Amino acid sequence: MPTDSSAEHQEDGPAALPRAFFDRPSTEVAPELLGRRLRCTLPEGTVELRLTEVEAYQGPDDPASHAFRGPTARNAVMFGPPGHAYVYFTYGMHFCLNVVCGPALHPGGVLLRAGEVTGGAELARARRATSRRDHDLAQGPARLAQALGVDRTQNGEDVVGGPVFRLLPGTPPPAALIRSGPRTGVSTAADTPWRFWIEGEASVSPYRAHTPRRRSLGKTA
DNA sequence: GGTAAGATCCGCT
DNA sequence: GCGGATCTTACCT
Repeated sequence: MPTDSSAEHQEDGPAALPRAFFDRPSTEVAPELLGRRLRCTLPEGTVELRLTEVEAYQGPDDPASHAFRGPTARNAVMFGPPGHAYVYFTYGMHFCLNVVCGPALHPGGVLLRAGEVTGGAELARARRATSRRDHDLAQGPARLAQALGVDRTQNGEDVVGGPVFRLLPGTPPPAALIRSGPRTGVSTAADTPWRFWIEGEASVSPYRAHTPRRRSLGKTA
């Protein structure tokens, strides 16, 4: 759950991004998150990564956004204050991590799709036992969440500078290296170029167009 | 109360 | 490159 205002002023560790950074439309925030570093501290240890790929979801105007149909128990965090984590469970086995953006009346979020692990690699490798190479550790939204150790428990946590997360300014990449294109795995509004990534980064996930899943024939035969 | 689809990943061919 | 795994959510009757 969101921490109270006493956490606004963090004395320990490097300075976090200002909260106002997230109080803007997700389409503006998303490309500016590239190159920033996200630190996640849990009882097992700390993992830090540099964001290389993100996607914007624009609240009520965006059919692909979980906020499109209004508030529900699942997406309630998206309608709360910006700068908090929206974690959802999908495909029966994966968690994905978003940062809530946008003015309260226009909720949105940025899905953190991929990153380069820059700290706590040992712990990240232990959590991601199936990774064969280090650039696989957080290559894809569910892998990123797994490398950080994120699950439903972190839903609603402060990402700006709470006890678990801290989003550090880092070093943004040159504008010439920032690319945008269609979002991955999204069935609606696939024509809007709201996926952003850093060109040439090994940790950027390969683009996959949305493929509708057929129901298993074995179960009904 | 039932069902269809999903902001995915992994292993096998 | 393709299909299976696995379960939650939201919409429909």
